[in-house]
Amino acid sequence: MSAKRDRIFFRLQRAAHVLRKRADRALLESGGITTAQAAVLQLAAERKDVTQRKLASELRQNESAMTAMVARLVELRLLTKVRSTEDGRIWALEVTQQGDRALQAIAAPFEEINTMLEHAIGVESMIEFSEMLTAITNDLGS
Amino acid sequence: MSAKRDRIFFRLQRAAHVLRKRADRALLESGGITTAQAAVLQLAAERKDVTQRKLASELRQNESAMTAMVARLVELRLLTKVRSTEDGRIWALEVTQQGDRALQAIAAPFEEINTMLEHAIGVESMIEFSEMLTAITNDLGS
DNA sequence: GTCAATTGCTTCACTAGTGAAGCTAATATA
DNA sequence: TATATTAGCTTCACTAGTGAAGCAATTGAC
Repeated sequence: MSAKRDRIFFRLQRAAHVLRKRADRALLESGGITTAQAAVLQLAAERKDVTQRKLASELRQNESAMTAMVARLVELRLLTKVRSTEDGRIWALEVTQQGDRALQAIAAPFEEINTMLEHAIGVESMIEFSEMLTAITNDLGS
Repeated sequence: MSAKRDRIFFRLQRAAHVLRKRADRALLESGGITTAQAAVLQLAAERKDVTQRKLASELRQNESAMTAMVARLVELRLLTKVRSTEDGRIWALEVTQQGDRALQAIAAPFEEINTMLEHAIGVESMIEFSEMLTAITNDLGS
C-alpha cells in the first residue's frame, strides 16, 4: 500500500529523467545545446529585460544556478551579459545571433520529442496531463 | 502553437524538479538521506542479489552513476559492498542497519509528500496519472 | 583449451542543480 | 544625510547525473 504510493514520486522522477535524457541527446545533436540551456535561452529570447533573478524564479531554481548557467551560455557565445545602466546590480542579458540559430536548430527535433510524448500519454489526455503538472508545480513549488 | 507544445516538456521537468526539491529537504531533515539515495537503498533492501547494473537499469541510469552513488552510500555507512564469491566482477550490496533506520525515518515524511501530490492532482486521477508516467518511461526509455 | 567477445564496473571530464555565506548597489528610515 | 535593510548576484563545497574510454573477470565459439 505504502509501497505503491511511494512509487508515484519515483515514477514521476523516472519519467522526467528518461524524457530529459532523450531530449538532451536530440538537442545536443541538432543544435549543440542541452534542454536546460534551451529553457533559459528561450525565456531570454521571448521576454524583454530578463534578469537572472526572474529566470531563476520562473524555473524554480536558485539564483546561484543561474549564475553558473548564464556563465556557461556566455562562454558558448549564446548569450551576452552587460551591466544595466539603470541598476548596477542587474545584468542585461541578450541572446546572440548564435543563440537564436541554436534555438531554431532545435525547434524541429523538439517537436518530435513532444510528438512522442503526446503519443505515449494519448492526445486526448494532453490537456489534463498538463494541468496536473501545473498543479504540482503550483502546490509544491517552494 | 508550437510554443504551447514545447511547454509540456518543460512543465514536466519543472514539476519533477519542484517535487524533488521539496522531498529532498524533507527526507534530509528526517533521515539524513536524499531521494536519490532513498531510491537506491529501497531497491537494495527489497530485492535480493542486486547488482549495480540492475540498479542502474531499473533507475534508467548509467552504470557510472551507480558507481558514484554506491560509493557515497558506503561512505555514509548505509550500504556495504563485498565482492561476490560466484562472480568476480559483481559486488554484493547490502543495506546496513543504519541504512534500514534511515529508510524507516523517511517513511512518514515521504507519505506526507505523496499525500500532497495526491491532493494536487486529485485522488481520482492518481491511477491515470501513474499510468501516463509509466507509458512515458516505457516509450521513451532509451 | 585457447582466444575473442561480452559483462560488470570504474575513471574522467563535464553539465546542472542545491543551500549557506558573503559582497556590492539601491532603497528606506530615522 | 547617514545608516540599516533589502535586492541581485557570486562563491563555495557538495550531490547527482551523462557519455566515452578502459580494465578485469567471465563466457562462448571453435
